[in-house]
Amino acid sequence: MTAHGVGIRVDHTAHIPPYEQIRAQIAELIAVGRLVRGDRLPSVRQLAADLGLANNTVVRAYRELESAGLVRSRRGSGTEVVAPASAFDAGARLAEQADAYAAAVRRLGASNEEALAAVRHALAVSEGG
Amino acid sequence: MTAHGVGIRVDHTAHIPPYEQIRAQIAELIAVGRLVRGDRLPSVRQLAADLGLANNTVVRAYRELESAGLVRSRRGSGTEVVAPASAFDAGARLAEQADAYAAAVRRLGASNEEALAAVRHALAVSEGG
Amino acid sequence: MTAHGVGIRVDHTAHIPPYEQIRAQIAELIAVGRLVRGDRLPSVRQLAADLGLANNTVVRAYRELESAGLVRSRRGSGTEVVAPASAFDAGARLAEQADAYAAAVRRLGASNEEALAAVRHALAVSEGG
Amino acid sequence: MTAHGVGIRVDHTAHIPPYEQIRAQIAELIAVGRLVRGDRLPSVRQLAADLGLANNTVVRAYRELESAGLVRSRRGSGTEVVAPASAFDAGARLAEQADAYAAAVRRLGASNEEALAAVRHALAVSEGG
DNA sequence: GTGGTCTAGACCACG
DNA sequence: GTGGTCTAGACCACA
Repeated sequence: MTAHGVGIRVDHTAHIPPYEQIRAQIAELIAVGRLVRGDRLPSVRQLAADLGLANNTVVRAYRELESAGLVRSRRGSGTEVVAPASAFDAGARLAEQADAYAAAVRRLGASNEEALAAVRHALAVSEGG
Repeated sequence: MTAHGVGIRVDHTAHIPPYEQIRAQIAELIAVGRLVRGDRLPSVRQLAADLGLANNTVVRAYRELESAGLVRSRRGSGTEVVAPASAFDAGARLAEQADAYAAAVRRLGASNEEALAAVRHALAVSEGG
Repeated sequence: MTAHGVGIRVDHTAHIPPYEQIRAQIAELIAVGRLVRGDRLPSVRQLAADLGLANNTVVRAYRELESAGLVRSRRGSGTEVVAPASAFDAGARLAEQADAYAAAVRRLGASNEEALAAVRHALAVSEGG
Repeated sequence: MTAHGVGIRVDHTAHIPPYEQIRAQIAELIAVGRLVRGDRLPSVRQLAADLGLANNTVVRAYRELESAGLVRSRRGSGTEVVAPASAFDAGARLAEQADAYAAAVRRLGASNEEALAAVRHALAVSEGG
């Protein structure tokens, strides 16, 4: 499997730089096991073209993934995943997201019931996506 | 009530610019009703000092809030909230957060049950905070 | 005659500081002869109250008029006009305004005919004011 | 056509802040159709250097034009006009200037005849410029 | 004391 | 090269 087609997106309205959005999404794909050791990432040019970005932007994302030890770029053969998914704890990552949501709930002053209802609804909707 | 002490924070590791973090947090405090019409924001210099930022950074955050019609700054007499909390739809904001959480759940490949359990736990923990 | 009631205004949306707006308007009233040698300006407190400004703002306007030799403040007796209208050349001031208008016409790319028609209309309308 | 060389000026004696002078002049150039959709503004650094200002001052002018929907800035590729001239009503703008002139005429106590003669003269002189 | 603007220069993200 | 943000400190206008 390659990362091509796994749905990497960049949001130009966010204040987070595109290179970082790419990096984080690929890191997560690896964390979750959707990209495993040996999988090849899309080529820099390919991904840049798909996202409407300059090559350098993708190059930088890949470079940071490499220096984090998640992927390895070899000349002539592209970039491939070297870290096992087990390097991450998916449960911990889910807990992280849940914590962020709980914090938002508190800021907004919503009750636990409202918070859970909102999640149930969002999950139901996202099921189709 | 004044905004002094309501706990505005800036995260220097985030890729979001400080002025935008400040703007968003104050907007949310107003949205949620923790800051209401007539409340005064901390002075530019005060907040800048508290957050370890240059005055200009806070000035910019306040300016953007002003051009969004949320606050009003007057020379010599500070900056105060002019928008009622009702200018916002708290339900919509909660739904937004829930959607973001659901999206993360999907990326992480967790089940709905796991997702809800994680939220219940996070809410329980955050109750004390 | 006093300046009280001659219609001094400040525009808070303009980028020109209030003290300067006041100074310019009084200078013009003198230039045109609507305020003549011996006339008293409204008191600082009076004018400040009328305009919704701090006393200091009016004080500054008067100070600048004084250092321009147009008025004189004496303790106990307020501020009065000392310059004769003849210190100014009303014709030159009209020409200045006309030049400014002509420049705007050029910037806007309007024809001389359009420009004159617009002035005729504006003059007709202002006749009633 | 580019804005380079269209003659943006800042008047340091005016009480209007430079960023606002720049903003207003560019807005007017667009309004009048001298800058049209797709035209590129001079680069921030170029214009700042031409005008003897700090980069930030120009950045702010451009930012305000962008949030008004008149131009669009993109990292790496400059700032370009996105609003059509038709977004403005040139007639209204001429009328505005004429009104300002008429107001000055009234303040100066000049007659309509004098006022029109002054405009005719100013227009004749400005014809060459 | 308050907010507003500007400078000079730094570093970052992007093409 | 482009624009975007921040700093540190200055001066101004205003209450």
